[in-house]
Amino acid sequence: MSAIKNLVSHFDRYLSLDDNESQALTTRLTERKIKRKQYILQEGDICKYFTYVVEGCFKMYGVDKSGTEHNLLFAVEDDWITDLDSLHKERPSKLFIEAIEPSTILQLSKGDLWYLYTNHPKFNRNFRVIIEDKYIELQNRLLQTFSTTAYERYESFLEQYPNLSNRLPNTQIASYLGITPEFLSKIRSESR
Amino acid sequence: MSAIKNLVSHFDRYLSLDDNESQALTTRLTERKIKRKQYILQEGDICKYFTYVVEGCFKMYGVDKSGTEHNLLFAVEDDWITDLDSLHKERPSKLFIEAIEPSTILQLSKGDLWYLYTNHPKFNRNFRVIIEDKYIELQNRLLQTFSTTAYERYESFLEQYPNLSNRLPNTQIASYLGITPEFLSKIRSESR
DNA sequence: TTCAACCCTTAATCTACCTTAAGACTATTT
DNA sequence: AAATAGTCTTAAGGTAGATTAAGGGTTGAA
Repeated sequence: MSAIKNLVSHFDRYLSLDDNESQALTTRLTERKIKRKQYILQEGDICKYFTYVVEGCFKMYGVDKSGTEHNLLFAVEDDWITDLDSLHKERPSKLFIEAIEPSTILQLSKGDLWYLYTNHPKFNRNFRVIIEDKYIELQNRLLQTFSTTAYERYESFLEQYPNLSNRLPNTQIASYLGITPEFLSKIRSESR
Repeated sequence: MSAIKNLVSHFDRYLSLDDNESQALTTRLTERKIKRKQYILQEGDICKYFTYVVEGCFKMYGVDKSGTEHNLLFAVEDDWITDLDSLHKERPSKLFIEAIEPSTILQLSKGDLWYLYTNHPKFNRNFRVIIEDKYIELQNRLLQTFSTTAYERYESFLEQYPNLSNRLPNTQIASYLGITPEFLSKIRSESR
């Protein structure tokens, strides 16, 4: 199955898996096809999976009191997505994870992940690095949110995700930038 | 040395260290005393250490174009602090880490950390969990920044860090909340 | 014990961004 | 093919929070 091959070679970026480790991994993965607008996590659920995106695109977002969505992050091909808080602490999630495009994913349950961590220590190392990279992304995003204007954040979004800006409706980008679609529209008209 | 004992028992929260592992850890730690306003990392430096705070308090912040500081996080007793981005990618840091109080720390160099990861796999696991917890904190903070008013963020800062609000000047809290000290002052006067 | 360096507060003015609303355009569903 | 739902834009009016400025309080170094 080529989807699974993608994931095994994904780990070549970190410490490559040997046959034994790939075997342990691949027998535990569940492949799923997800439709546009389908959720793989909803507010109130306890998150059960660490998800690898083979193809497609997801958004993870929270909804505030007044019903507005706030996109925390996107995940595209060859990326991981989960609500770590809910997965680890086994408490109801405050977030939604929703497909923006028809997608293919591979999922590891918490139990399987624990099995891999315990019996194949290399996964501890690889997932440590994966999560460190995610942490760095978030930290940069938080700093930017505090220290720049919406206009600058939009510019740097375009640089950082050149594909995404074509694939996403403007409303989703605005929600990621922490502004309204109307204001994004204004920014765009003034930048030309 | 009791400072080091603190750290060894710190790991009891995760997977406790055996004698062999504690030994490997403690021989690699460097203890340092840091004065108020002293930096352990400055913008442009390459971050060399993963730092455990035995006693005292640090802030990690970035400075924007106009010279304003933005506090990303604080670290108090029994907490870790480092710029993961700079430490891992070995590129110049965009951040400062500065002591707010006279402090005692224990530091692990990148090389020592790598030694521990490679030769004592339990450290991979323990630091994975430590970083996961930090990631969760950041994610919640980012969501809050997008979805609540400064007033609500101040209230929840008070709940989350009841000690810190006594130990920190108001200017530092404002910088953490992403507002000016003047506006924090207004919030405080209106909340009574 | 005085001077400098912070720190806190209040208040007036200003601005980045929000809210609401309305019209045109484009997908998706039936 | 029509209907429905989502999307983008523009524009008027509104608000959370910034900026500037000024006065008073506290700390700490010389």
